[in-house]
Amino acid sequence: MIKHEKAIETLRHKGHRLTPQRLIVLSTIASGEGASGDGHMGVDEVFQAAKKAYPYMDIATVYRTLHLFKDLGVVTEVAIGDRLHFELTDPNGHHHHMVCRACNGAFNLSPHYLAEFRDTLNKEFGFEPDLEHFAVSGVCAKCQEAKPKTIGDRA
Amino acid sequence: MIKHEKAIETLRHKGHRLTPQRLIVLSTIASGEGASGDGHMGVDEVFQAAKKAYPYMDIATVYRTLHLFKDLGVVTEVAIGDRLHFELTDPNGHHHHMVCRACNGAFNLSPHYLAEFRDTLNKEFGFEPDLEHFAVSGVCAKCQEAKPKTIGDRA
DNA sequence: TCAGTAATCGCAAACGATTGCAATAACTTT
DNA sequence: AAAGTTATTGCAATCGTTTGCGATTACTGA
Repeated sequence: MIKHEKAIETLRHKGHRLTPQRLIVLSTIASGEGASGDGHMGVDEVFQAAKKAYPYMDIATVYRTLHLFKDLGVVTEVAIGDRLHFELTDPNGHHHHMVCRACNGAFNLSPHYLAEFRDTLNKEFGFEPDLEHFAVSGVCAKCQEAKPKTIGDRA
Repeated sequence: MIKHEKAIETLRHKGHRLTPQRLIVLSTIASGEGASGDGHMGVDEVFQAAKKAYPYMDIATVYRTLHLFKDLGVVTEVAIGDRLHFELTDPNGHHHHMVCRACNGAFNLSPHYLAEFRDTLNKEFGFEPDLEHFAVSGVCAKCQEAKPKTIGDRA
């Protein structure tokens, strides 16, 4: 239960308090793969799981904790559809996501695919894009096969 | 007031009804530059302006109308920060947006800057990204000058 | 070890956005 | 022109998320 030493140390080092709620949210995210099996969990998934460990857990606390973890870089926020999901920040470096709007699957995308795009915006416009936690919506290969011609599902 | 013939024709052609509420929202978006002066308006801006023309206007109707227009391609949705904004779809072809998170300014971005990215995702992963209405957050050139070293504003 | 302090919590209210539903009104058909 | 049909509206309830606030509790320093 008391793992994630690094995350905990980060908390203390920045002057944040170590509360049971925070530890529970942390270990929930760390252990849970979520319904999607993609390593990220929806907020309500985190909430329900955390409430089992600590019945007084409040949804507002979950949100506040997740945002704190996100600001500390412990956790990464991914927008799946219009819902927020969270996963432990990848220690092997950031990755981005391709999110399929048909199956809601999330696929990792190496940062190098975006490096060129960032450079272009920088050079052409002097614009520095936020691409740390980039997620692009679309349709994955499998779902394109599944219904090759059916375009009109969002009519 | 009865302009935007094309949009109106699109509505009728697809079997949607021509209601005063829809006409008002349409002409509000068309005429209004919004507080930002960037050609796009926040939902509440649209609502407030429309309510002046038609006091019974309901916020739910505004949302439904905007979504309808969006699906019809009449209007383009842009996420400014975490709020939805809308603008008349650019007749000269789609463009994307760079949104500055410091000044909330929106800058147009030609689609060709994304063409390569789309091709890459297609070829490497078979992933077809939704890039029709792409908006990337970041910091514009002007705001980078304004505070060159002050990184720690999101601590 | 215990009191002082300030961060954090739980609760409830509020936010922007969406949805269910009965009443209304735009269109069709005659 | 009048009646029928059905999309659309206004309202209210609801959703996911955020925020204000008084009560609690983790930490500090004695």
